[in-house]
Amino acid sequence: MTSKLNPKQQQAVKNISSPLLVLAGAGSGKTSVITQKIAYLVENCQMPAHKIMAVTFTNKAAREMKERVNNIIPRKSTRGLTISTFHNLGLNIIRREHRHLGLKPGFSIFDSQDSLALIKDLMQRESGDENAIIDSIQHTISNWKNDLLSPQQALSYATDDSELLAARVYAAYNRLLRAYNAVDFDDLILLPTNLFLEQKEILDKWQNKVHYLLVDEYQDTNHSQYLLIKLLVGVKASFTVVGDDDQSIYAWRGANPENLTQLKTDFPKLEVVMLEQNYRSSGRILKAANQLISNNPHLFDKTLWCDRGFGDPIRIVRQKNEDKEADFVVHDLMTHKLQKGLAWNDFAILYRGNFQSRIIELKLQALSVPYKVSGGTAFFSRSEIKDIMAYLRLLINRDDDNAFLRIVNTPRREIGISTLEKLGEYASGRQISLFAATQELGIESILPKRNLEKVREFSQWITDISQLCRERSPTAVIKQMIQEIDYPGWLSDQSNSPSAAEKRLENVWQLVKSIDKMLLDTDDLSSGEDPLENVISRLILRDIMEQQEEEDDSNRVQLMTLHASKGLEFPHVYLIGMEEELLPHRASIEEGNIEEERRLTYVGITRAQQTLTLSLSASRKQYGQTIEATPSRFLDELPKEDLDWHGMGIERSQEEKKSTAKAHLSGMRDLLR
DNA sequence: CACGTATATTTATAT
DNA sequence: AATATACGTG
Repeated sequence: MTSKLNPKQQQAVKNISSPLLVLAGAGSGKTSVITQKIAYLVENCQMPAHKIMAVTFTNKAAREMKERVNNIIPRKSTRGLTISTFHNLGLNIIRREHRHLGLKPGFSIFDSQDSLALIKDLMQRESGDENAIIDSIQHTISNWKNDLLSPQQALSYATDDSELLAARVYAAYNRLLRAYNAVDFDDLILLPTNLFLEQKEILDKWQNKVHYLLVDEYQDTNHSQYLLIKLLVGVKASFTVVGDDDQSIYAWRGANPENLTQLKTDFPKLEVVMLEQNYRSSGRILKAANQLISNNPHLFDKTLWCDRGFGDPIRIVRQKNEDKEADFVVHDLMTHKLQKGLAWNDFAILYRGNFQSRIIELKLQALSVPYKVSGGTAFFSRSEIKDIMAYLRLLINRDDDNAFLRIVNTPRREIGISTLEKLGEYASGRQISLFAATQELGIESILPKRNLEKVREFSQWITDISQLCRERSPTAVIKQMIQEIDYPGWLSDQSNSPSAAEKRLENVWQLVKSIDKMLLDTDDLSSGEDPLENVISRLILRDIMEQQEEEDDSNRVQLMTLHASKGLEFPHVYLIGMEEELLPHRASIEEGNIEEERRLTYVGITRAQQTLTLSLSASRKQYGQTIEATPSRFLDELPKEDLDWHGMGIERSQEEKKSTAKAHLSGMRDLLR
């Protein structure tokens, strides 16, 4: 079974006696090692699958891993096997232990948008408001949570006024979250970790559930995630973590690649296996990647090698502007596809920021090329999706004031601002949620009769619907609900054109379809919890939806950010926008964090199996203004002999043009002398 | 409440 | 530059 693996990989799979760190270079088969190891544990070591846990960072990675495990061993022997993301794992722990955390069942999960809205709300009471400050406060709070600092600790460690303000907001924010019976994304890790630290019996219980732990992309763990792992494995220390410091690209959200070296200190018996043979890319691509990354300092010294052919030169194409750049990429892609009889999904177009997809999408649409944009938050940020999600959130957690406010008057129920203000005043005075307030007798004296009726009507309706959900098929009830509020009618009122309304309604049905499918899938796992709650919370974590999309025709050109591309591979890769200020991104240049941008470029390059095309533009429109763009410094760090330049010249900025002209001139003078 | 005009905001990266 | 939001008027 493990015969397809090379000796190093086999060593990584078969070593189960000591804690293990696998340093896996790009394309060295790290997912194979994890999946084969799961199979090995089940089949050779007779370890029950429900005692094995594998943790990844993205839903996509978790899904792929499940699929690959099911391909090597029969489905029935993987029963109970846990393969999930960190956040999903945290969510499951919180769901099981919610009583110990002061949460009621059906608690809400606030995504970053919800959190930001909450902080904004708080700040308006505290002091003046500026958007940049609010953003930085949200970021600061998130960092504190990742470092497991309580509001009290943050307050005592605060050194300047802005930190002091952030710490005060942090305290209020946390209190409000609890009042809403809600947790944020960071809480999904922080709450279980703190719980394990504080309550020995609960930790014991969970440690018994995990006989072996595997962690993917270990270099991406932050402090709280590392601690969670450490707590889960306990003194048994039966674990394998797989990572690559060269692919650490999440420092900005607290990832700490030092956790790789920390492991040696915390687990003296740690064994280290290095995987250096690359099975993915051509020799040329690998050589370029190696040379680029050699400009970075390393925690560990790895040298990737491969025994594949050397392959085509790496093309670098520079166009006059971003429009021409997009034209080139799309046309070039089409030409290759047709000439070589390739499939659309043999191609990927990668970029630094989501906004860069737009122009490419336009060109692809013009030529009716099927494509798929992954990542981005487009779907969930659509107002119709947010509306329906708010309804669902309110159904499972009536104390979710954010959801309440979003939908109480959407569609119109003649519940206006003044009514809500009075209701809000009443609710906050009594420390209860808005929904709870609607059912109190006390509001009868403060609301005019007509308004009171409307509020009561809404409140009763929500109660009835959530009751119905328990009795009948939730999907049918959701459909009924959408009809009862005449959401289709509301959409056509709100939209500019009938076709736009239709499209938005279509999005709503897609959401319902996903929920339906998910409820069916969840049923046979029968976790004993409310399946609707389960599905809604997973939806908020952006799980589910993508799954649906994957299933329909996936033969499409893949568009995604460099971050989203990690862990994937494609025969032919286009990496666009290879310019200073874009890659490396301006913010990183200003922070002096070029190394992470270099790793990001490294990740992009190492996605390519056969051909790699780097493209750039000489000018770019920014906020309506056209500005000159300088080729990325990373292009200079690639082996010149393996590059093939096309398009416009490779002059640098104007200054450099001048300086080369000067050099030329002085050279001429020297000759004349 | 619909419509027009003024003003703000957009371009990190993700669970 | 283009799009979203806010505000005011009829």
